[in-house]
Amino acid sequence: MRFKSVKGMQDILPEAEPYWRQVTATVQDTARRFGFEQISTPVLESTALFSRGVGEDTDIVSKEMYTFTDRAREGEQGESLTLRPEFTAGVMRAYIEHGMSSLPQPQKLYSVGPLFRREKPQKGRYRQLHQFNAEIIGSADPVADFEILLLSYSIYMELGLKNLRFQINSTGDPDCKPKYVAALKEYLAPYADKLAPTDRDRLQRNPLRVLDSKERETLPYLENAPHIIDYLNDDCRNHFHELLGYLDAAGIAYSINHRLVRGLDYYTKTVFELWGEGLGAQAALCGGGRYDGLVELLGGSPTPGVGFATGLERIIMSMQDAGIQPATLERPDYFIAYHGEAAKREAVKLITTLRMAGVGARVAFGGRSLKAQLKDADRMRCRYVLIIGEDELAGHTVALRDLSKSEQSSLPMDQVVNALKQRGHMAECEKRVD
RNA sequence: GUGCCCUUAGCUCAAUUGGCAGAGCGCCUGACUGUGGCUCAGGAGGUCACGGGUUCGAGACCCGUAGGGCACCCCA
Repeated sequence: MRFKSVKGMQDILPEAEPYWRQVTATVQDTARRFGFEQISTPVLESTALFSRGVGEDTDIVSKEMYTFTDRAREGEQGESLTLRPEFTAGVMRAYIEHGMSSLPQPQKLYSVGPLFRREKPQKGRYRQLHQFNAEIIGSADPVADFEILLLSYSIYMELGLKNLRFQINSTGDPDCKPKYVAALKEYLAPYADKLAPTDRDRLQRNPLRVLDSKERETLPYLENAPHIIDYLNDDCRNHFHELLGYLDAAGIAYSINHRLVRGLDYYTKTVFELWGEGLGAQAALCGGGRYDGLVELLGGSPTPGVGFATGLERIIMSMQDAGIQPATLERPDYFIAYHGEAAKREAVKLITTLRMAGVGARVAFGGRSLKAQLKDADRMRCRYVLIIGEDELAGHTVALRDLSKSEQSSLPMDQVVNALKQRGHMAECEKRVD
């Protein structure tokens, strides 16, 4: 039988590596410039962490988690574990567990790695996906929100992604949010029968989500729905306007989107998304917001926080769509070919010496003809071939062929290492079409 | 989870009304017994996604399953 990768999970092949290097390096370098430090939490957490932290009623928790029961010791119940579907809950758990609230506040932390959601796969949506995540924990200042927005913005600029626009809104806090929810419910009640079935359901369970609806039947009734920002209390309103002021001053384009509420339970005040082109229905490149109640909800002391996450696969697709070429990766410039058994032993000896000296090189495998070895060197885009045959063995030399110029010279064997060290021995491969 | 479309060599795709499974690219070898790219010749590579059905005969028609794509739901 032939094995296949698990549904919705894909291999990242060497040909895609330049994109991944570029994106992960850019994301991390930018975060470090902003003063963020990396935290890596386990892929597996207690199921309860997510059901509590993300919200029992969210789609992620209610139907998209990879959950299983761990092996139990005899007579005991195995623990329920879940492959993380998002970063924030795990990072907050670590923040609390390691007493990071007694470190200088706020803590600015970022993470990169795989996440798992059991959704129906399609373009830009995978069951194993990769995200970059950044959090500022321990500050309620709108400057923290601004830094998060600016970090995501800077990352896309750095990568060459343009024409992106923030969608931004405020969802209030536990004081003013309920008042808005009541007003929204009251407004929608007369139309309840005319809403799409899923929205009728939402109106009962989580009225805010109706705003997010794309259902054709529902849309007309959302036109004149009340806006949450008209219901914000002073604290939330000031926070929102201060943040917008920073964005204006920085010249970052945004649209206030009264219908943006986002799916996760823990958001308070700021919520935002950023949309890219060419991703079909999976347009969201990044999303995030403020979650002032989350640390407390997970058992820590009341601590404000704000963060965002961005999907690396979607970034890469946007880059490919925009025709952005990643930087090429280095590869060894030297290839050692040989002719004859004695020469093969000498070749292995030489490549060992070269590598010990830090010179990048590859050596031919198999008893192939010299012709085939040269062909390999060419296809592997090595520029130089060191050739050892009977003649060279006899004269204690090595032939050095420059494939780009079809020129060949001879070097004394004992000078090879020094000569190569001086020339530089790693090259960026030529542009490739992916 | 729901709906529609797709699946033939490593890749991109052909195969007429149901009648011998093919091409290009890539890979290997040789022409050139120690010298790459270009050219030419030859070769390897197939459970026609899987399972069942119809038929003298199925890659093609029918049913089911899996995987992929698109949309919905939701999100990165």
